[in-house]
Amino acid sequence: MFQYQYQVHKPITTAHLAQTMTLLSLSAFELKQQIDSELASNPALEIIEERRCPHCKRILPENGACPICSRPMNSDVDEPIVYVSPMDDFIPRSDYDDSDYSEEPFSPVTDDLTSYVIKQIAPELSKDQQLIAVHLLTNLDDDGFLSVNLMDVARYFHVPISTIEEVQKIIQLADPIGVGSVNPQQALMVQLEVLSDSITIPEYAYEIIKDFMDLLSKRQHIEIAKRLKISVQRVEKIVEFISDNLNPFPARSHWGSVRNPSSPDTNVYHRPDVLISYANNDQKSQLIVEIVMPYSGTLQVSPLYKQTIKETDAELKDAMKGDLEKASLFVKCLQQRNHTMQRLMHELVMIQKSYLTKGEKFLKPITRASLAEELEVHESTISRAVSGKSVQLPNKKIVPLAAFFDRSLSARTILREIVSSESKPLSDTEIQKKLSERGIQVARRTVAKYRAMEGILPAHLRQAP
DNA sequence: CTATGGCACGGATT
DNA sequence: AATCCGTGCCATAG
Repeated sequence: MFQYQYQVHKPITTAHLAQTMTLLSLSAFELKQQIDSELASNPALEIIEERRCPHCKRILPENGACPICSRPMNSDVDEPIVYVSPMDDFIPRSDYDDSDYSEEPFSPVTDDLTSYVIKQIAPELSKDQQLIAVHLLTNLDDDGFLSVNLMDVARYFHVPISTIEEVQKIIQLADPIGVGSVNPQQALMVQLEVLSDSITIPEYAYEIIKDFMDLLSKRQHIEIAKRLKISVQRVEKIVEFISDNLNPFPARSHWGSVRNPSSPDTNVYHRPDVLISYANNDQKSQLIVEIVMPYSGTLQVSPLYKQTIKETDAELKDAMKGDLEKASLFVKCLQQRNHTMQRLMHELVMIQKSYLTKGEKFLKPITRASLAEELEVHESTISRAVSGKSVQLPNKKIVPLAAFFDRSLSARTILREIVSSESKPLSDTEIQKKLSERGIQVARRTVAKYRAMEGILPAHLRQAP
């Protein structure tokens, strides 16, 4: 049994229910915005700091020891520890957020971008480096690229070019990622490197950008496929990944100007909403599940505010009481949300433990409805809780929470395995048979679909000479 | 005749 | 109510 950090409140009013539902569906970043606006508009709300564990900086329960560092070693390994983890260094996943630039995508980059970047990187630069950084950043063009030659800058400052490149490297890693590159190709490569820390990069993606940038920009996918000796579909898939996740013009919104600017990049998960890891980094240990909260400390109704109400005139009292009610409701709803998230993740981790520890092959195909029944909540509750959130797995991959409900991932993984291990090209029907031997029964037609999803060519085009 | 891809239907999800 | 995914049926390529 895991401890609840808060007392659980059953929803009593429709307002309570509605707000809980809304909060439940928010990602950590959206939740931060919501909390910020509540805090700003309601004086009865406040955040109190908590004691932190000296080792892991995690929040400590009242009069308690750190749930992780002082965890008894003999605890039940099957039972994951689920708890809410406040993150005070929370950075929104807005690396590619184009809202700042979308209004005038072709206007010159203002000083805002320059100072925006400098603010981010200044702390990690020496005095000399700061001068160079400012020089570089004031010479950015509309697209966020350097309009000066690195060699010239080096000469100007009387330093080796490697010094300039060092500073450039730091600038490129700032938000928007890739800013300060000399061309789209360099920007893409930087972004790809950064992204490779958090999500899996398709094979050949780097090569395509590095070696075939000219073909890529002309969309000569067939030519790329020929040169790399891989299928066109596979190239298309990689290109899709690139255009979904990378931005060749860091200071602009998207590819060219034709891309739909309102589509949120649902495929990019920079910051997870839930972290799953092994206790003490030991694979034999139990799993730790952290529900990320985008603020430090605990949100509560201000006791001072309560106190003040009693000493206030009758006229103001009503308005203040209203604030108090709203604040109390908000806190309760937030607790409800966290409680639901804890129960959800606890159950989910129990069910999908082998997926987390052994890999994608072991993802069990479960439905949201079955989990809803298990937890005795409405299925729409699960839907809301799952949508738009991402999870960092013990292997450091970041995947959408919806991946836990993917009905075909394990099948596709095994399919990939079958195809790569068998030397003679197997037809879809034969693959179907192999799959059912391994406990996965799907239609022949579906095998074809999975194959396409994985970018695997049809049997007769899969020769290995 | 066999292997695949296209289209559409039905159930699950949002 | 709108959308996505697995399947069945059928046309087409080889």
